[in-house]
Amino acid sequence: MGRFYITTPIYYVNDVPHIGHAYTTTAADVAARYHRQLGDDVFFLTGTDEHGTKVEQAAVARGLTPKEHADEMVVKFKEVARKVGASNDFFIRTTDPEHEKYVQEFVQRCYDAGDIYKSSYSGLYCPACEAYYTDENLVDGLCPDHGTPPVRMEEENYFFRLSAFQERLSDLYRGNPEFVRPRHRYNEALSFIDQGLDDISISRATLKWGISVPWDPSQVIYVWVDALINYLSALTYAADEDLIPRFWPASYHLMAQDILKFHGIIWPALLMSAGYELPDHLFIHGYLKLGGEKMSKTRGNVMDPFPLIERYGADPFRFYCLREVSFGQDGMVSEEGFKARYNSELANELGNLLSRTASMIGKYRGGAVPAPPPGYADPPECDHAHPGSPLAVEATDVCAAVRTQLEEMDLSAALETIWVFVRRLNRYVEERAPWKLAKAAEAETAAAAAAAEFAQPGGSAGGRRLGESCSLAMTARPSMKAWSMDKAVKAAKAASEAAGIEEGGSANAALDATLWDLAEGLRLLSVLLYPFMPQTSALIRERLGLGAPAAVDSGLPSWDEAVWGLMPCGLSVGGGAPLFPRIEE
RNA sequence: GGCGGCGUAGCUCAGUCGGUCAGAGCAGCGGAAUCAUAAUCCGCGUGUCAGAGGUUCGAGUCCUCUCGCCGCUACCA
Repeated sequence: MGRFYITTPIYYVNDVPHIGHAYTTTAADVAARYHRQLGDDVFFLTGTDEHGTKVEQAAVARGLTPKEHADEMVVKFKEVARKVGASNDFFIRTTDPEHEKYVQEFVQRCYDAGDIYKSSYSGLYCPACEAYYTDENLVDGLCPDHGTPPVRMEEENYFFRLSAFQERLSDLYRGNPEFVRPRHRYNEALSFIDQGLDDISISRATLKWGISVPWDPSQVIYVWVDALINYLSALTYAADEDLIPRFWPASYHLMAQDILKFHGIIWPALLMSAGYELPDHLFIHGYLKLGGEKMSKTRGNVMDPFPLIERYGADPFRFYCLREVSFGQDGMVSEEGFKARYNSELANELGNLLSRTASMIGKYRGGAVPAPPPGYADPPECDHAHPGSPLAVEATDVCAAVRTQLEEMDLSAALETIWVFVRRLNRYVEERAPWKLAKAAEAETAAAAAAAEFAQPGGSAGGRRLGESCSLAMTARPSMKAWSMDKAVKAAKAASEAAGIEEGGSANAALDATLWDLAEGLRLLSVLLYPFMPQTSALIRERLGLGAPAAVDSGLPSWDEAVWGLMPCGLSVGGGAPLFPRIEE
């Protein structure tokens, strides 16, 4: 059993949540759910960053205290997590007293290690950026980002000796090419390190809204240092026990590119200074760009994800974000794109696959998953041709590929692999044409009945095969019963031929096998799809008779079930509302 | 300015070690089928793989340069 600790950044409460927050949280959730399926010990953390000048100002502007402001904003961010269906184990707020206490301890350790010193700094400061600028950086004397005049500031600050970690950071990167992924982000961070690192200011004297420096209460710890430490502090009070020994170091810190430097350089250095192990990986995902719309000029090309989630549910939203853009790269999203994918892939391909399968099992087999012929359901032993189901080898490959891709955090690639299988199943329906098999099976049963009636009037048909009925028919003497048997047999032969049943094969067996294949394919999809669309996974399983939707989180399908051949027969497959009703507009 | 990325079919994009790599999906057109949410399946692409040079028996795939976007970073005259 492995251990898996994944984090999102803590989101800054100076502004309302947007699609980017939802995206990061969703991606982290997929990884967390996958690892729970593996049976790993999982901890998934998200939360909010609530200190700093901007929050203070936003609060003042609204006539509230910073804490009152934060308390209100936090509700919205918690709502994002809830709406996208995040299964986070804890939600940290940097205003939690436990966090504040832990940050002070942490910073004290760095101070004791001699990595923090006091120095004065003078320069032009942009309050909006919370950053100093040199004259050259200013555009016409104004802040390049905000266009506002900077103010001359001089203050005594505490500095973190980042420069002292240059060598060790460089070694860290060169020794772990996978430390930051994808690779181009790794290159970015490394080249930044190689350019030389300056010490950084980690406190402010002018700011009041923050955690005070333990040995100097006149100063407050600068927002990013406070924020980064959340990944550790949360573990100390999220549960009754101290979870640090159990979950640290983090497996993945997930984030967008804007905060790479904080996580890729400052954070490892802080950890080194305080004597902690470093996280295994940082994963930098891309930006979701809203645009490409020609029609929404008036609305400013803004796509608000929340109405979409309200209307269609969390799963389609999760699916869309991770399917549409290659994970780790920027991509364009739009409401049009959402609807297009929803209709073609969720409604038409996946939803309809379930509908048609359930319907056919209902019509042809009374709603019970039929038993495949003996040996048919066996998982393939190796790459050789499998004597049983024609889908077995392919399905096995799909499971293996999805596993590898999820392991690598290639979330969009995993979805692509899954979708190849969804399409395969629809093609399979066409190839086998169960409706033809059903006709042949019916005729076969009738022929068997007629043969039985001929051989033993009043007796039972007893599952006689068409071949047996045929030979009986040929040796029969002309009689009324023989004539009717002959007719039934001829009809059965014709139907079998139309359905592509080979000589001597049984239409009933072929139909059973095909319907079982489809049920099994869907069962497998419920396992593979679970991390991405947990609700959908549960609904599919419910329709297949495998479990109730109430068990969506407690009864998650284990990855052990990602093996071909486990679909039990006899389960009752019900009708039901479409999984994804088409969006008609 | 330096470093990095991107530029492939109308649209969104895959293309791992240079040799069926010129692809997928969507949209469009034609056909088949009828189990299904009129869903599905099959067939149909003359794309200078941004441009120019080079290496090679052979290059979207490597090298150089140019153009256009983007990211990171730095900042002379």
